[in-house]
Parts: sequence; C-alpha cells; structure tokens
Amino acid sequence: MALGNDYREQNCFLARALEVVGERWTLMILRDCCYGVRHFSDLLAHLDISRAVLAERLDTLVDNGLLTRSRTGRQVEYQLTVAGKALWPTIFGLMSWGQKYLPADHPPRRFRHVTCAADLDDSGRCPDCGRVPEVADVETRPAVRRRAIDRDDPVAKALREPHRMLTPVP
Amino acid sequence: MALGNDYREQNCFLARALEVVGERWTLMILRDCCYGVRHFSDLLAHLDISRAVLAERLDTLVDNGLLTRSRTGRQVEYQLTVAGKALWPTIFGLMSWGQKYLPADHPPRRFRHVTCAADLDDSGRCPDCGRVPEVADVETRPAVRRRAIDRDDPVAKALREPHRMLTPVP
DNA sequence: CCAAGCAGTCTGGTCACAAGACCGATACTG
DNA sequence: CAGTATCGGTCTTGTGACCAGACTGCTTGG
Repeated sequence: MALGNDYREQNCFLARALEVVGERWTLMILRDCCYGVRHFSDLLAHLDISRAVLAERLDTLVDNGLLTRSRTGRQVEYQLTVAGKALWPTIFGLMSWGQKYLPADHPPRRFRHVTCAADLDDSGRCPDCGRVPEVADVETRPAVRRRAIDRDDPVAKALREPHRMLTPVP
Repeated sequence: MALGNDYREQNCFLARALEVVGERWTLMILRDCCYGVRHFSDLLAHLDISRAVLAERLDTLVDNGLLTRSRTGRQVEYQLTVAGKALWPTIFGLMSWGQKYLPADHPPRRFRHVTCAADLDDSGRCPDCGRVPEVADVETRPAVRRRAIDRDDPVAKALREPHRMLTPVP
C-alpha cells in the first residue's frame, strides 16, 4: 500500500494484510484467479484495469507469495498459491456482505459446495456439512435473472455457465 | 473508490463492497470502531491518518449506512450500525489471514468469545459453541509478548488491557 | 466575554492511477 | 528465413488522491 505511510502500526495484522491486498484492484484480481483466470490479457479484458497497474499488482502478489508466475509457450500463467487460496473466504465474505447491506440493481451470482450440492451461506459455510469449503470445492453459477447489459470478454462469457472454481477459464 | 473507473462491473458484489470499504484506511477505521473508538480525535491519533482523509472516509461510511454520527456535548460520536458490525467477521478474517501467511515481527492480538471463554479460530468461529459470535460478544487482549516499541495514544494505551469489543475506548 | 478543545476545511506538494502508445520476446506463416 | 501476430509488459502524460500542517468555526467552561 505504498502511499507514503504504509500502515506502519501497532500490533495489527490487519495493517500487514492490507499492505498486500488492500490496494485498488488487488482483491478483484484475486477473485478472478479464484474463478480460474490465469492470463494477463484475460484479466486485462475482464477488469478494465490499466496495463501498468495490472502488471504492478501481479508483481506484488507474486512477490508476497499469493500467486506463482510460470511461462507456458507464449503465455504466462498466474496461479494461486496456498496463501492466495486462503483468501477466498474473505473475498466471499465481502461479496455476501455487499449483497446483504448495499443497494444494487443486479441479482447475485451463486456459489455452491459441489460435494454437498448446497449453496453457501453468508459466512461461506456449507449448510449441509457445516464446514467452510476450499475454493476448489466450490462451483459458481450465474445469477438467476441475467442482467440486461452484460460484459462481453471471454471470461464473462465463460462464467455464464456453471463453473468449478480454480479450473481454467476461459 | 472514486478513482475514475469505480469498479463498474459485471454482476459482482465484491466490486460494490469495495466501492464502500475498499479505499485506503476505511477498514482500519472500521476495525477501530469495532474496538469501541468513537471520536474523530482518537481515530486521528491512533491511525496516523490525515485529517482531511479521515473526515472524508467518515462521511462516506455515514452516507453508506455503516456508521451513525451524533453529537454529545462538544464531541461527535461515531457508532457502528448493523451493517457496520456485520463487517467484523471479514475484518477478523483478513487479520488472521495476515497472521498466518505474512511474515511479521510482532505477536498477534488475541480475540475470545466471552460467553464461552474460548479463543476464536482462523475463520472467526468459536471452537466451543461452533458459531461466529457477534462483535459485541468478543473480547480482545493484547499480544502475549509486548512489542518493544509501542504506540502511545489513548486508544493504544486502553488496548493494553483486555477489552470488550464495542465498549467505549478510551 | 475569553480561552480551550474538538471537528473539521484549506493549501501546496507528492504520489498513484487511467489511457493509450510503444517495445521485446515468442511463436506461427509463407 | 523474413514478415507478422500475439502476448506481456514498459513509458509517458494528464488527472485525481493523499499527506502534512496551518487555519476556521462551533461548543462549552470559567
């Protein structure tokens, strides 16, 4: 969060965490990685972020051990590490908080524990087995009523069908 | 998050949530409110934030229904609404994520469910009753080993003793 | 009335971000 | 092999956010 004062602070790990994931776009990037997005160009198209900022964010995520970077042919692949995957409950928590307490004009995307086939509750827990499932065991489905105006990048298109988290998209 | 593009996006409540709480300092302010901090000057001293930014953040938090503002005598009091309190699990989640996955040089502050007298686990759940307690039912205690250099504002001093969340501090 | 404390607002300089041009490395194509 | 497309960046320029600190205006106590 390198903006002058970087939350240097009293015994607080919230400040530490925000130095890594508190910058603009970072959580959105991680959300997409949870969906299974792995390529620079896909993130670019899906997020409407500037190239420079995306490159910088990916750098700090790799540096801090939330993503790995690897070359496969002409593409570069970004993948979540264990630390990165561990942020999923937080991301999900923010999402369902927003859905519950903020006015919005679009219906919510749904998330389901695949092994129990039950939709997650507000805190990301599966009502059937009572546990908070790993990202890998979650499937996401588009909202029930589709929004009128929809994005048109490859990632958005792929996510119009049910999709297992972390599996490659598009 | 009013920086040009404000995450205007496909069916995603994460973007919506980040527009409200994704800006620099916002989550730190809410954390302090969870601790029970209620006055402008206390936040100012505890966070080392600029006055202008603090005023702006408090404005948007009040506007979005996370805090209420009221005058009591010469002071102004900020208090968490239901929506604001509902963010506690997310804040706690980020904190324990940071504690688990980020290197740091200081020991963690502890949080305990008062009715069960048990320390919360990573996901903010009480291992005894198995539920995620409300903020109001949580007590925070300073880290076991005190850090060498410590802050010296009223809030920091108050939090050197065990403290029930949401009860006034300092 | 005066002084003090609190909660802001104002100002000037610095830094981050947006948008888009440009660059280099790696394939594919003829 | 040269030419070209694609991908993943870097560079540049303008705009807006943030920081530090001075200043203001309201409320209360003496």
